[in-house]
Amino acid sequence: MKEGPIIASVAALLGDPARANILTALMDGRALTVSELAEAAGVTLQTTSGHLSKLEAANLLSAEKQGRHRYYRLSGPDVAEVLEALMGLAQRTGATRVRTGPKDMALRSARTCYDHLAGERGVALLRGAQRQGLLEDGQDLALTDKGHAFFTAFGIDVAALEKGRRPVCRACLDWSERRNHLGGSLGAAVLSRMIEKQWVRREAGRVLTFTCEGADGFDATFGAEAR
Amino acid sequence: MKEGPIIASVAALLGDPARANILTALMDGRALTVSELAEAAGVTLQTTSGHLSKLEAANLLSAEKQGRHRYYRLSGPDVAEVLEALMGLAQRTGATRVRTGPKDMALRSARTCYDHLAGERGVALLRGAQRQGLLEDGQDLALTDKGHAFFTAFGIDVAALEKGRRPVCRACLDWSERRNHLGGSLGAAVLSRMIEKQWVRREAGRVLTFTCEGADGFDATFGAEAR
DNA sequence: TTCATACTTCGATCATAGCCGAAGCATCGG
DNA sequence: CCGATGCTTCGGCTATGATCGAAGTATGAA
Repeated sequence: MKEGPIIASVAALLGDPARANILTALMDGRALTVSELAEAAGVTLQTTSGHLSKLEAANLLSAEKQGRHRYYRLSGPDVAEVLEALMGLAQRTGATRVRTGPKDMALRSARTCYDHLAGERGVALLRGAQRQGLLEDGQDLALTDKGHAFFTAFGIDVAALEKGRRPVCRACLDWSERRNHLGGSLGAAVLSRMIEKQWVRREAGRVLTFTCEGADGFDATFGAEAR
Repeated sequence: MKEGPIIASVAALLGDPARANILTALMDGRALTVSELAEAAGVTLQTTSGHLSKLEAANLLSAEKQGRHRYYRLSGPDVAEVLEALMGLAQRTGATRVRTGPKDMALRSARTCYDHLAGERGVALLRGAQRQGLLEDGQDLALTDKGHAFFTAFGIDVAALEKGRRPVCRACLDWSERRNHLGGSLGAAVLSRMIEKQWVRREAGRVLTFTCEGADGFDATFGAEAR
């Protein structure tokens, strides 16, 4: 960020992939914690903290402390509008994602998002479940009777989940795929069941790797898609 | 530009000072040559050429060849709109210019803009002249009777300038100061007279350095401002 | 108090890309 | 044909800043 017209410094802030992820994650106006944003950005907590400081210093974000959490939100609707405008321009000009970081590739395939499955596998899971009529998405995502039976058979105590305060099904926007994946207590339960079944194991960071049997089982259960 | 949401790559393009200068220079919709844009951006021709290639590849600019010139223009009004939106946001959030490149410092102080004086000195020249009633700016910038006499006394054949096709006075937006400086044939004449008087000499590139006497003479003639 | 969580700061590493000098094309004028 | 002008390409230098590990600070819970 050297000398230049006033737009350069702002645009440079939006131009970093990690920061862009942070900002798009906040576009709905909600406030998120640093950890959540780190998750969304795909970088560590320290890095995220640094980015957030810059964005706050530039008045693009405003922060609010609550207990030991720090909530960040967009500093105003105009920020979201500019992001929208940029998205439109990017679309029209055919901007495409370029190059992939070495570490990101594993992350894109499968990773944890809080406590549930995200990445290509996460998106496939939700799509498969919807295609099989296990979930229906009206206003919110909801479990069908068929789905109730299905996940119970999968080894999940669905009835217990439904008693909890946490929503059972949540559609969660996947930052690498830009499509929804399955969150909520059901999403969390599915992931821990998959780990129990040794379909998948946690690696360093948030990376998840599927075993051979796991990949087969996953495809058989949630439908391998021809794509 | 690694992996990331689509806005990141576009924003990164806008985030470089040189490119931002190029884009803002094109915001009025006109088409400019590579050399003119290099001037506006404050970097060399080669560097500009590289930037323009990137901007064209990203479909933000479109190029047109005409003889040995290459004219670049914004690829559409939506680009200008996004730039406008960014300017608005930058304004609201109080973006301020940060840090200065090593070479840019000399450029900011005084440099040539085509054939006239630009940078801090250029802006000071125009302001001084206006304050002393040498120029008046209605619709266009115009020389007053007092100014006519003044610049003639300064050693410029003002009458000859007025016969030429080129406008005598032109307000030219200074990219580093973002205020107007004096262009036109009068601006060119003032600079060459100042070189004749050995107030200033050309360095490599577009840098101009004032001699000690030159700086004193300049301040005495056009008014050292307390700032 | 002690431990755990949430976050920040520091320090070092490393890749990116902006920049320029030099040399190479292309076009125009003579 | 030559030289001049406008622009592009190449290669190397350098600075910036994104990133992460490790250590430090706040807050809450036990």
